[in-house]
Amino acid sequence: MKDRKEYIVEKAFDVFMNKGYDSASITVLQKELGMSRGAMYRYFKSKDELFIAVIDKYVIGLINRFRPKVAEDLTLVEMIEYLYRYQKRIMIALDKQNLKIRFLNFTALIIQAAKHYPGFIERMEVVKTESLRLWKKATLNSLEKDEIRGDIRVDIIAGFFSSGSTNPEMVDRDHEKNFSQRAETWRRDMEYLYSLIKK
Amino acid sequence: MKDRKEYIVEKAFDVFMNKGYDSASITVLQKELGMSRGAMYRYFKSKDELFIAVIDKYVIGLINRFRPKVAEDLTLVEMIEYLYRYQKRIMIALDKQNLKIRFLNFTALIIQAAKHYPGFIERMEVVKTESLRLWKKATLNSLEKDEIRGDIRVDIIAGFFSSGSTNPEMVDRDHEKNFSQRAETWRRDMEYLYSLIKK
DNA sequence: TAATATACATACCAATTGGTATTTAATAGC
DNA sequence: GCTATTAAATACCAATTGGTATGTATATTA
Repeated sequence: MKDRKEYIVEKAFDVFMNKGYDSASITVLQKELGMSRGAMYRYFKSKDELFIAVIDKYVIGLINRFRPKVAEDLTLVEMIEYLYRYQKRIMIALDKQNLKIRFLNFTALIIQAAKHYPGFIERMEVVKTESLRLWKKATLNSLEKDEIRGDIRVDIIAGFFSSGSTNPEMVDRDHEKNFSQRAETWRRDMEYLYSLIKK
Repeated sequence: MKDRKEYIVEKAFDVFMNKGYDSASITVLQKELGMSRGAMYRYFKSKDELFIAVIDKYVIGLINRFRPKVAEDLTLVEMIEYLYRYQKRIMIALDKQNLKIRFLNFTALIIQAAKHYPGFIERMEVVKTESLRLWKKATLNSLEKDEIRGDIRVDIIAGFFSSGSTNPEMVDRDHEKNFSQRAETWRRDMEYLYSLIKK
């Protein structure tokens, strides 16, 4: 029962991802999952219920892992390293699952979630606010430890760091590259940004 | 004839924007535009043809205005000012039209365009590459004029500037603010980024 | 005024949508 | 083996989809 449900969610994610919510009709899902309409409806009593399960596992689950809970006392350098390790781990996992997530599709998924997942937007706002807060805290920590210049404008800098990890690329020119390489680029950019404000 | 067509495109943009491509069915469009099915099909022979007209005017049109054609010799400061003025003008226009574009919806529109507008993605890639190229050129120009530090890593810096103007915010927490205020924030951020690499 | 072209409205179409009720197959407990 | 329960497949449903064919006013022209 549980395995079967897992299997459906896993496969459905692929379909929702590649075709989008609307094009992933029950019939399409049915064919793609290699099972009957009736079988699917045994485990999920509506399309939205399945979709929400997918979002829970692959979007909220993924995003939550980008949001470290115990990072209050990190400096910027530590924060970058910390998030890099998180990203890397997740992305390697995604590459292994061969999910071939393209950012555009992932963004599309989020937009559909905003529509079909009650309270999703609010949840994302929380994530974003929290991300910004953590970066702000890290900047202040670095400031306190005298690692960065004293004339830094904390809000703007924290915004740069935060948006680097929460905003998707509208058009993804690197979809050939595997996912885990993105983490490297992200770290390189963030470390460079840091070097600009370093003392 | 031309006016009527303009009217349809204008109104349809609103509907596509607020409801998304799929939810904006012919029936919905019909009601929202206050005209009959037959009338609409007189001017556009398919839903996609109408949608493409909308994208042409409001997405490609808008994006193209963000892409100055004769900006080869600008320095970073000039480039920021140049793009700021462009953005500002467009956004004031949008505010006047009361289009209330939220970035999430706009991104959704772009994703649908990727699906229903043949060659759209390629077009966006060109825009993005061109944007990056221009920022790179501007960085080099500033470097040549000895306005910024010599140890700058041009690619990364140009990437920062470019992504600031081409990437949308996934979740828009400022949808209360009117659109034209965004331009101010953008300029403030870009100018600050510049100040970090200034000599 | 009669004929013709344009602008719009209505009625309809097959195909597909998400969802349900019913039937059939497989598995368990006794 | 018999029965009960679960799993899965099938047949069907009303509603909606994009699209078309036909009808009907309103101008425009001869």
